[in-house]
Amino acid sequence: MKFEAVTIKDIAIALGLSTSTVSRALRDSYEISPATKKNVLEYAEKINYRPNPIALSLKEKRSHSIGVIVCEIANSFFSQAINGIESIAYSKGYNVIISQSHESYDREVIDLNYLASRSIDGLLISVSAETENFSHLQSLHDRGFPIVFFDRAVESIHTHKVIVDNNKGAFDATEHLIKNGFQRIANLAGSPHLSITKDRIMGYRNAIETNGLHYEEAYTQYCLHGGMVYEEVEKALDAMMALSNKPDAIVASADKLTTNCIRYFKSKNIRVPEDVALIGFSNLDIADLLLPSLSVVRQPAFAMGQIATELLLKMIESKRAVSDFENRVLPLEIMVRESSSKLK
Amino acid sequence: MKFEAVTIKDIAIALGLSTSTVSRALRDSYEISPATKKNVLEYAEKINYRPNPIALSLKEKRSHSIGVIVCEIANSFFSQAINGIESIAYSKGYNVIISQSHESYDREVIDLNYLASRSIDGLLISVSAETENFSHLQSLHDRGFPIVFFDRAVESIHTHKVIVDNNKGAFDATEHLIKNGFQRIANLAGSPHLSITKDRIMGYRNAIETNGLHYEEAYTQYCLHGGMVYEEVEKALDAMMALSNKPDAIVASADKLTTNCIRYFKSKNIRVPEDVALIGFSNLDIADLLLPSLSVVRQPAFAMGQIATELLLKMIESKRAVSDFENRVLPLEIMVRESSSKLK
DNA sequence: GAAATTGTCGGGAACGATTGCGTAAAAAAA
DNA sequence: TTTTTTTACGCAATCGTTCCCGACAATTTC
Repeated sequence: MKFEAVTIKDIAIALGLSTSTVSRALRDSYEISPATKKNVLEYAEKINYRPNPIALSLKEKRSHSIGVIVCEIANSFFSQAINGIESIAYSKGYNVIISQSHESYDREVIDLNYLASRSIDGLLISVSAETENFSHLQSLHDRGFPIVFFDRAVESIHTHKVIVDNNKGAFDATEHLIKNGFQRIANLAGSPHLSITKDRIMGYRNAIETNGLHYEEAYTQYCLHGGMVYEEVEKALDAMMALSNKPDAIVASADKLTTNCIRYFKSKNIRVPEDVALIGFSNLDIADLLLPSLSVVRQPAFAMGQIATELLLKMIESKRAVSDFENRVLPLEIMVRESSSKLK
Repeated sequence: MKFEAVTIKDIAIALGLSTSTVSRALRDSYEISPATKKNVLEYAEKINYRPNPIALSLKEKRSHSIGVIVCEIANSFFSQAINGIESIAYSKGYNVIISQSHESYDREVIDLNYLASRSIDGLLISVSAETENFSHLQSLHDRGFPIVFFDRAVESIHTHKVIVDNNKGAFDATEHLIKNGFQRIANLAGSPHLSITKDRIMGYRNAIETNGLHYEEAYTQYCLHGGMVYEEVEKALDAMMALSNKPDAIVASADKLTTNCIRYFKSKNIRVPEDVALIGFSNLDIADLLLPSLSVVRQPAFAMGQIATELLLKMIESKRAVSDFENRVLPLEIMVRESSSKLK
């Protein structure tokens, strides 16, 4: 079934004009008489003419759409970031095409090829937890394709990046636990391939050592899929809880890690914060409704999406190749609730 | 900054052939000699040629992309539904363009015009809570544009619809409360403009009356924005709780209504289920982690997205106009947890 | 009154790819 | 050798739009 749209040609034939004249009349060109303009405009309105964006894209070599690749839209952080992306993109007349990698490298490559071949003008990406090899992004970037990273950036690729101060966030969260009297603080970490994981571990370790505690290797456990699969979280936490001096507090370094951590505690009847305290990176908007209410490190997701989009559009619309890349680092917000409080 | 892609013309010039020959070689036409084919294929591979989808769209009058309009992607139900949509669309070579109405009629109209003018081949929509006037959809549908409704359908527009058995879902949820000994059951309802709201109220009322309870008008309160704004939920619940015989249980009829209801109870120190029991429509994947764990009516969101997309693609790819429209009604699942249990 | 200017508009190429049709050369049939 | 067939390719139109030119008329200038 096909949906036949009205074209400039239809107007031209109906009014006995040429397509060039109609086109010019619609664009309010000075070389068209007011009478003709009026005719064309009225007729176009009457038959509900809409310019064909595909024809325009072909001519302008610009699709006015941008691609977004995230691991999962059913994740508070990313859906909030996408809201930010959308708000800027739509206001500037750009379309947003969203793809999900589901934390899989293969899916990310497929999505990327698909998007790139669909003639998007630029890409916003937060790489998947599994991704170690960045050649698919590198080659596109080398050919001059506009890419902006947000949240999970690739260090080796030199382009705009919008990230948060993961180091400080993890430091503050860890220090908050220490200040509350916890001594054996573990770190439930995401994929070791991600730079954000490294930064968060660094902040965590720094807080431990700065405050005169002993940094314990076994207190940091990685989850390759960033907590997407419960089993990896379970395995990581099992390992921690099996230690002779098991942790009395945990810093969970990602949205899904945090919620699955809570699920683990619930299933094992481990009380929070009595048995183990918890603070986690999370953008969940019902963190306050959990049992116990959850202390979180919250990312400015909406703003990140907005800034990343602004940078991308600036790059797309710039005449010359951009070489002066920005590295925006946004602050994290710590929201203290019950899960990290010390009970007497 | 522009990203110059390789075209068929580049290959033709480099190999001293015509564009038609190159095109045919790439499509493995029988009228091209094996030697030429080999040359073209190898060179195309070498310079990483990708056909320009925009040029193809222009020629075929098909963009191979579908539009999706939902109220909010930061909503478990819709993000799960979008996952279902994506899974089918991508497997069939279609792109998905997502727009959010944020429950606003104006935004919905803008999104629709934008998408329609962006040459999408078809539309999946779950109408906004505010929408009363459906002429924007009707006129598109009248002109033969493929539209499939999911979840929130428009009764007056005759096309494929994928919905759930809201009546039975609300009936079962209400009856579950009655069976658990609750007597004064209230209904926190969504927008009165939506057919799903009417169906859910009908199921609720039916359960009340079938079980010999008295149907009380004041026990049903509407939220025009479907719970998106906390204040309307607060107002609705304030009205209920101010009644002389205030309810001892509540059926919340949408995702956001349910979570905001919990937020209300928490802020007012109303205990669940001791003071008021609660069961709500929700696709939240951490309903079991709330305090108390939340009894829910869960929609098969992923499957709904998949089915809706299959129907839409079938409509798009059908040669003739479709007139035999399906109305798929999927079952709801009730998951009983603590929030609706009767404590002695 | 002839020349220059201005106002309006149409023809046609271009964007990238596909495809019906035409045709040269080579191969097969006569 | 001549005619027919096959092979292998090129030309040009098409999709919808824009825009560079060219053109004709009316108007203004000298």
